[in-house]
Amino acid sequence: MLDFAILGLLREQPRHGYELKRALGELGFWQVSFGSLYPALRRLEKQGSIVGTRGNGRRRSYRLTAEGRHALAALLEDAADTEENERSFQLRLAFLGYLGPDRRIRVLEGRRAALVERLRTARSTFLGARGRRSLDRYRLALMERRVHATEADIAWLDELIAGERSSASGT
Amino acid sequence: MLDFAILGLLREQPRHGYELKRALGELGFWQVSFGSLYPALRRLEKQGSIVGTRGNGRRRSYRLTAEGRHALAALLEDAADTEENERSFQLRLAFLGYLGPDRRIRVLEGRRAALVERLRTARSTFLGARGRRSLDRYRLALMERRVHATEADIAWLDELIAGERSSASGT
DNA sequence: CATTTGCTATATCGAAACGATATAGTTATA
DNA sequence: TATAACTATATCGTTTCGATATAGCAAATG
Repeated sequence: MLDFAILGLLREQPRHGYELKRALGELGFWQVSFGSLYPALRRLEKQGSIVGTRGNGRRRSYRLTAEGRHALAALLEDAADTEENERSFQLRLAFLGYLGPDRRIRVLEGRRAALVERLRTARSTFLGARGRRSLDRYRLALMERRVHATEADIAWLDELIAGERSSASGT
Repeated sequence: MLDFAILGLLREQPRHGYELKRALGELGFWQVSFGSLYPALRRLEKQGSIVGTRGNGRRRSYRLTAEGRHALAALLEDAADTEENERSFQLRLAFLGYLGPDRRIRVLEGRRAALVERLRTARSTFLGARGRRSLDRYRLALMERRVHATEADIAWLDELIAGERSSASGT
């Protein structure tokens, strides 16, 4: 998860820890803590995926190694968790450009299928037997929101998929 | 976080671990793992917030103690993390009925303010200097989605707040 | 000019949470 | 009666979190 994020961000350019934290924050879905980040950087360095070089100042600037590029490619390939987990999917989407055009649609459609399934179960607990009776006002509101948000996400994914198809036929 | 969820769910009725996991999943925003849940139950039991009794079968049914009710009340009071963290807020909302009517609006408005702020920063990175240039297609899509989702959430909160006000004046 | 304040940057600690896996009882199915 | 599927608890190693410490550097304040 975090490893994937770090490798993905370092693919574009070398960065130091603090900068990685900011970049992750700006991508919008994660305020990673230093207690996760710095150990992760050392972990990845020990694995040989990245190397950190200390310039004149205190800052250790990390860059991706050839080995790291391979590790990233491998992570990009298996989309296992992507479908269920919000953060995983968003992260994957942020790096979707690194994946082959053919693979991209599969990722998007896998996610779409997961959302459709979620919508189904959300609707059934929302409308279902226990639903309206056992849920209080606030939980009902939560369920309702969940249904609407999921619908919106599916529509959004449909746009992305359509765009993907048209750009695929365009080339 | 998890402690809060467990105490909140046990306030209604005694449940065993597996059932708690399912209930949390059905609330919709969290598939808690056993590796978190069972240690948490033992933790809370040691604290004296819950007691687990083993019936005839293997199942250990947990119920809230008087001490646990106090602990829950305390957690309900301070809404510290609620504003930033998605999951925290949703959890709090699920248990908002346990809070006094006056407090409820404050929770909702605190969240609303946090979302407005998020919207502001999201828009600025989205439209801003680096924005359209440095972001690729997929990251732009993510940002755009983020903006829309946040707007929808604010509108949703406004409804909740309005409902809260009218029910407050109603009584 | 000295000092204080705030931001950048790395690091570490203990606790919490995760994901995977093991085990075994219970119920349904063939 | 075997076996498959589900219920239920437990634990292990790893990852992540939140808090806190430390210190360099820049700007501002007096």
